[in-house]
Amino acid sequence: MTTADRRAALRDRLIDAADIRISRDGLGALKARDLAQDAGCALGAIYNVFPSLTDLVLVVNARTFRRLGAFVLGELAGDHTPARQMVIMAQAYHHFAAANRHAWGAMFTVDRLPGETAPGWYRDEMDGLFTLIAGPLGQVMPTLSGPERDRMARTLFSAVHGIVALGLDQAAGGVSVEDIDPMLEVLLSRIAGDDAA
Amino acid sequence: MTTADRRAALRDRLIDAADIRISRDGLGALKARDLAQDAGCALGAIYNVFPSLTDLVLVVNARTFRRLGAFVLGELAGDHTPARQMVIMAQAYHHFAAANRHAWGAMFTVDRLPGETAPGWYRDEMDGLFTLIAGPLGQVMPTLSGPERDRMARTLFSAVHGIVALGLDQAAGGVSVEDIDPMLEVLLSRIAGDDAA
DNA sequence: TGTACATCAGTGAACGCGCGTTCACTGATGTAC
DNA sequence: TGTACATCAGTGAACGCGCGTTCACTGATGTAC
Repeated sequence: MTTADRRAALRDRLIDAADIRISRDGLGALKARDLAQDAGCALGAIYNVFPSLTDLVLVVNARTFRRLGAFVLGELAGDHTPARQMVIMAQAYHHFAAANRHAWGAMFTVDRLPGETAPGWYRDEMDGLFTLIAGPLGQVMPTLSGPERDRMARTLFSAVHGIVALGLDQAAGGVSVEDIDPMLEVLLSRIAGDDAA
Repeated sequence: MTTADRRAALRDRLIDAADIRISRDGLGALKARDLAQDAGCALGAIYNVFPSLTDLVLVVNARTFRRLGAFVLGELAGDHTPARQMVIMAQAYHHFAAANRHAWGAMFTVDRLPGETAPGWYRDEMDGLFTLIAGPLGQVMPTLSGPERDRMARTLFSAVHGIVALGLDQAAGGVSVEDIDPMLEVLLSRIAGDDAA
């Protein structure tokens, strides 16, 4: 096994270990020493592979984001009306967030320093999600112009995100988790104009 | 000036100082030493008045929440259709958040330890906001039962919150701040069924 | 294939720093008589 | 009103701790000849 291989293997083990710890205990509980122990390396070895813990976290977040995208896409399989597709996507987002509470939360807990901007992949993945929404949205609201449709996609994503975020936190007070799916259903059915609700 | 008066005065100065610093630099930038200097007291004096910095922050948050409520209520003044009222409330929420970015953000950055629940006033203020929404909502959707209407109010609040939060953060990528008001308008008009949009 | 040397992954003790909170001390305020 | 004592607000230096990151060192791996 060559040096580069070992290095790559360590990198993978570190990412896995960080992923597991973030998923289980949350981003705030991620410590360099635990990580080194989990990955079976010395504390300092982490810094041979990643410039800082933050960079490692970004890699984990990118992975979570891809998982999210794949999951939502998977749930969409099958034949559905556009309006139904939108409800499915929203609920898939919810279910993913609920099942991956901490990893999902970590994506929105980027501790950007004032000047810094989000990494490029973040932007790209987000655009991917928006495109996914724009599809059925365009069918439901055929009169929208391209930019209008994109803006609407963003609006809906933000709205769904808000409902899921405040719902999973008990911050909104008194919302029980079982309420979230119906809430999403009602909102999107009203918007998408599918009067099945 | 009696001892109790001095104590009360210091308490007020500390709250004011914390409010100013949080509003200007954000919750993360609030340091005990700065606070003592601003309030013109010794570092230790803070702990004669508040058990911990966290308790002080909660007081500031409560104040911010009341300000928010008063602002939204103020914007509602005048004669408007229920659907219009809902748009006004949402945009008022946005404008308050934009004008008080850090103080507003601090309310949602409660660093609750795992077991702890949000303080009582938080719940109460939230309920107040929901009630405010439930009014016009009941008129717009008269067929909703009481609990259904309350749930809908929560849903709409969460949705608006999400749009504002992701909009003010540049996280959602490419949303410009001027887009937020129209986004809210479109969403709520569609929901409230006021076909003015 | 063997030897000498260079590189760099690997190590973990130690550094550094930020910062909330405490604590022993002081002096002003308030009370008792 | 005056004196003696007690209380407790006020003080800020020092504590403590968590934790990311560095750094001087070692030894294995890879290269040159």
